[in-house]
Amino acid sequence: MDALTIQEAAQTTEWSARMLRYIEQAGLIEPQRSDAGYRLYGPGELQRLRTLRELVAQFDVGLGDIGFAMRLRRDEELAGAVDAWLAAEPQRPDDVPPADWLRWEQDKHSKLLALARATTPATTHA
Amino acid sequence: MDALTIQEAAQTTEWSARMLRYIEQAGLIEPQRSDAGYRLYGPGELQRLRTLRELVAQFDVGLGDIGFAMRLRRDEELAGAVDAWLAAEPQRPDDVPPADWLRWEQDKHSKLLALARATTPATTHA
DNA sequence: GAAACCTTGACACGGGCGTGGTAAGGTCGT
DNA sequence: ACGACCTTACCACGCCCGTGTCAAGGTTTC
Repeated sequence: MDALTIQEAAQTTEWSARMLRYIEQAGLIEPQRSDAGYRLYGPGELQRLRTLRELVAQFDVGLGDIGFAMRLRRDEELAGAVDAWLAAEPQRPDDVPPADWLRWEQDKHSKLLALARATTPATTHA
Repeated sequence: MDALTIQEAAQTTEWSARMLRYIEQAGLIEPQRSDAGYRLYGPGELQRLRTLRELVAQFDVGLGDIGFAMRLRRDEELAGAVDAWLAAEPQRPDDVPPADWLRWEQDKHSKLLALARATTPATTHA
């Protein structure tokens, strides 16, 4: 059985044990618990932790941001509201026939979808 | 010409002038400027400001969160990365054949898309 | 040209984030 | 049964967020 305790997990993921607890509290990664309540990090969690590290470092985003993204993906109502707001008027408010941004938005989404479908390298684009 | 100065805009949107500047600084709403550099809020901005207020209040999100969402929609690389991370293992890491979450993800996205398409109600909802 | 408004820049403050540390108390291994 | 590890809870610290306020200086308006 390959489940590491918090300290071991900390070492192999480059996070501190403290941070691991914090990350859990932020709802980002919640490891299973042993009967006695010990956190048990499986290979999946470990990988995710490493990826998270990179994600956060590379794009300079906060854990809170990731948490928000998670919330966005869970709460569709929120996602819809935010999306609608963002889609509203990126440039000129008055010179965009209020029927166009919808198309534009869908466009965005399909792009994202395409990206997700090809979850391969991502990148290639900047 | 229906462009309000910051103070007027503040009154009709229920934000303080201070906040209007802050919101601009956060990149959320950047009004045009007069020759002398005065901020000029058009009807579009005003509406957006009101909507923003509701959005923030109703869902209890921070301006920073909205900013992040904006960033997500602009930076596809980031969006892809975050999305991939989030899609990874919401429940069990080990009992999900690493080919399923992709379908699940697309599902999520299409739902979102549908929601966006029907961008009707927006406000008044909860 | 004075009053009323605008601009940027700064100080301030309570609260949250990202961290570390430490204390009080269980659990595990030998 | 002792040490090494775990758990939660709390204090602390520096920094950013959301806000207000004030200062110093331009604009607009009358």
